[in-house]
Amino acid sequence: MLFMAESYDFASIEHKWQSRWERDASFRAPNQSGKPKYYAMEMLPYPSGDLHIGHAKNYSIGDAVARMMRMLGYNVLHPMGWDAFGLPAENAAIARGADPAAWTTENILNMRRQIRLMGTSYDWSREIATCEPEFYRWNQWLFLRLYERGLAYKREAPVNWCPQDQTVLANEQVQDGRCWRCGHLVERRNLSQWFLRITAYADRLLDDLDKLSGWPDRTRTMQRNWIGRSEGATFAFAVDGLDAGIEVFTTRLDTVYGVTFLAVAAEHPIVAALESIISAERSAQIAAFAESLKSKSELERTSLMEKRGIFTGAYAIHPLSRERVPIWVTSYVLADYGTGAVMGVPAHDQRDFEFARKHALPVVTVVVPPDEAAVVPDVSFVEDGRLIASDDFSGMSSERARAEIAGRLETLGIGKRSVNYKLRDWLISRQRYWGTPIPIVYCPRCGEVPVPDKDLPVLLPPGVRLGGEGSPLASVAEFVETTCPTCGEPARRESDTMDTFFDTSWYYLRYLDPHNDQLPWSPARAQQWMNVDQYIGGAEHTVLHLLYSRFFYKFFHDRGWVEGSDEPFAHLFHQGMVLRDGEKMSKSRGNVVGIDETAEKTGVDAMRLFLLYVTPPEDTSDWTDEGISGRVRLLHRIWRACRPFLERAAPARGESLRALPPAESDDDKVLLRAVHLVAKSAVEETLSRRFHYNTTIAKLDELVNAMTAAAGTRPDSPALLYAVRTMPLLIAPFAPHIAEELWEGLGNRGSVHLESYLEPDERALVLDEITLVVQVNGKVRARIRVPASIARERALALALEEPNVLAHLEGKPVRKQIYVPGKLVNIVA
RNA sequence: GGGAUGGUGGUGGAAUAGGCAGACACUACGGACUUAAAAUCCGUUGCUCGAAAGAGCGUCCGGGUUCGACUCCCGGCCAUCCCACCA
Repeated sequence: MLFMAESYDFASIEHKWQSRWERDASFRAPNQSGKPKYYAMEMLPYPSGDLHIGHAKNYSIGDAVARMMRMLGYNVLHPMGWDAFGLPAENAAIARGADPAAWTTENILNMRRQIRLMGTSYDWSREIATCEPEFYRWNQWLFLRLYERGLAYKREAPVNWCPQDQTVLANEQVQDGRCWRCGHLVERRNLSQWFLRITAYADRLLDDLDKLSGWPDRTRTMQRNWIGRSEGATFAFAVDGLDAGIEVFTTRLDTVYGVTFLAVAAEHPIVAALESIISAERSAQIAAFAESLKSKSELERTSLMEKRGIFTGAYAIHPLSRERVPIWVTSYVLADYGTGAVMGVPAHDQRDFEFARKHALPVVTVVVPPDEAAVVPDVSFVEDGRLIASDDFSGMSSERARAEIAGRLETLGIGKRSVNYKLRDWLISRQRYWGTPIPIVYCPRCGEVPVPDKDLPVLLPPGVRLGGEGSPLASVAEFVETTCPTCGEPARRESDTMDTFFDTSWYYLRYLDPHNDQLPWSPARAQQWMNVDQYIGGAEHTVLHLLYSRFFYKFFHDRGWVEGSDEPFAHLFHQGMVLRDGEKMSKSRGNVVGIDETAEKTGVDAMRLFLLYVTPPEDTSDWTDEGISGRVRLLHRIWRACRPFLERAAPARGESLRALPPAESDDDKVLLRAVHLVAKSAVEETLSRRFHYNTTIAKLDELVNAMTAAAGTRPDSPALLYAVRTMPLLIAPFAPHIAEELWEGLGNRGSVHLESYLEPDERALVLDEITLVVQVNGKVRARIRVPASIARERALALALEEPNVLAHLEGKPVRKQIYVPGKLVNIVA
């Protein structure tokens, strides 16, 4: 070594450049620019207290993409904000007797500090927090626009109720029958609640998934399944002795002659209607049965419980065969899917089969396999086949029979083809305080009255007592007691607040125009910046945020507030989780990796490199102390490989830093090629949107290995100095602080992040000489060094001179010769 | 029950229009430097045989296609995730 290299002091370097970027507002995205736009966004965090390493991974990927695209010549919009309303703030406030707003503000301050500590290139001038009136007034404004179009409505319905959190939940927020926040078993309750009519967009949300070629397939499949479109028919059975019918929905109309009972949900209206024709004793039994179901949680009632049921004593008339079939009240039919009643066909539906077995109901086979194979006992035959015992439909295929029978029912006027969705309307009412007040007033005279735009925002009152029964706002007289906007008489405000997923269904538009006090965003800004070119976040939001956002965006598009595509996120990327030594991080385990301690111990450049390097970004990463120390080592090696040479490497006045020097030796060629292999990989991984920077950083390791070797043997080689000069450009997107320090050390003024990336140069990448693999019968027997331009005949001739090749040919005649240019020769004997 | 994804050394991973399996890193071991340690630098590291040259085996298992298969096809096993009486 020529002289002692000063050691790489990451702490002061990182601090220095973070201050510089902040002072210069280096990453502000101008609305006016001659460059093409690129909107890169990571999912905004909930301000829970501390940034965790999962956030860090998300932002490391997003920041690498944003910095790469900036260096590739785009005007990059890269914003950050806070998903600041929600239950944890309220629960924390209850636990400490504090104010949710204060708790949230404190957390935002801390997490903003930590995000800045990561050195991410956000445009902080566009920062938003959803709990601020400047933001949530537009939630209310958008709610009113939805309301005007009949897309927001209130109705009484069976809903998911979490007894722990004392609030209702959307379908999407119930996981395995439990509350997604607290894990408590969810109950069913009949309550009057606000819904958004997302089902009006079900077909478009489904069909347009095909347009989203930039989304992962699994995400699209999950949304497809969640929307759950199924095509079939709805038709009615008459009730014997009563002037009423029971409608059923089925996708298997071909099995209709196999109906041996009707199964209805306990909440079905017909249950009450039947009281007039059945005995009081039975009515009481049915009521008791229904009551026993009501007290069960959804989970107990469905997955965990066997199929229970009770015979009503009443019969229905089969609309085609005219046979009488018993009507049963059951536990396994869902009240809010289809019609709340199903035709029981035990021979061809496994659930009906189990129920029929238990209650000794007949099983009538009407569809048989086409190959006449024996029907397996104890299992229903659920495939399509050929119909038997089905009047004049006998002999038809299932597919044809479905069409023919639907036609018959339509002719008879007792049924029609229909479509059902698993997707339900989105329940947005929350009986909690820390959210956007729903801007509705109830007037005794005028009824439900929307708050006029000029009265927005409806402010959340401060100092509300939390933790009692019912909705906290309901007990705040100054809030609830108001006057009717229409008639001026005393009236009551709605005391429910909105699901926070309302906020995040459109927040990406607010970044475009964060200070607009006339509109949530101006259409001109939307036209300029939308769509989001690259969205990066966790996969857990697939059927929540990502579905709701699509719904909102289609609504905005229909209203003409956004133009072009009616999908908000053109490309979506899900990063994988981060574990610690193979386990989930948690406070109780005491294995949480903190951002502050990591910044102090290893520096954030090392952390970023580690998170990008340890696995492909979509995979689960495992944080280990050994792993991170490997990346610390890399940064030290880069420092030592560059620092002593910076002065000599600095380009002379008027000389281009990027000019490729001539290679004086094979070692030089290796070095120049190593530089451009990094550049090539970085560019390709970015533009292909694979973001497998783990392979890019592996090539960086190789480059540094080559530089270290060269520094020992040829410290004055132009190739080495070129590698030193270009190093800051290469690493800028991945280790932005050390990149700036080296860039400055080369005598450059201005930020390396505003430079263009090193363009991969074919002249450096191309090889003069290659290693050709020689196989005999598909097995490698020799390797020969040959000119890259070698002709086929010459390559084959050289291969046949190799002693080991000749040995394995054993003098046998050559039957075939394969030549793959640049790769291999295979001699088949 | 339905759907999706995946299975490569001691470990994370690399390799895709079918063409050198194991890049790069971690761990481990050995060497140099040091009074010593740390750090650093150099080397070895899929398994078996061999002093070496080299040989055999090897990408979950069993078949198939091919001059050639981690990669494509058929059958099976295992793992993870999501959804789930959705009629």
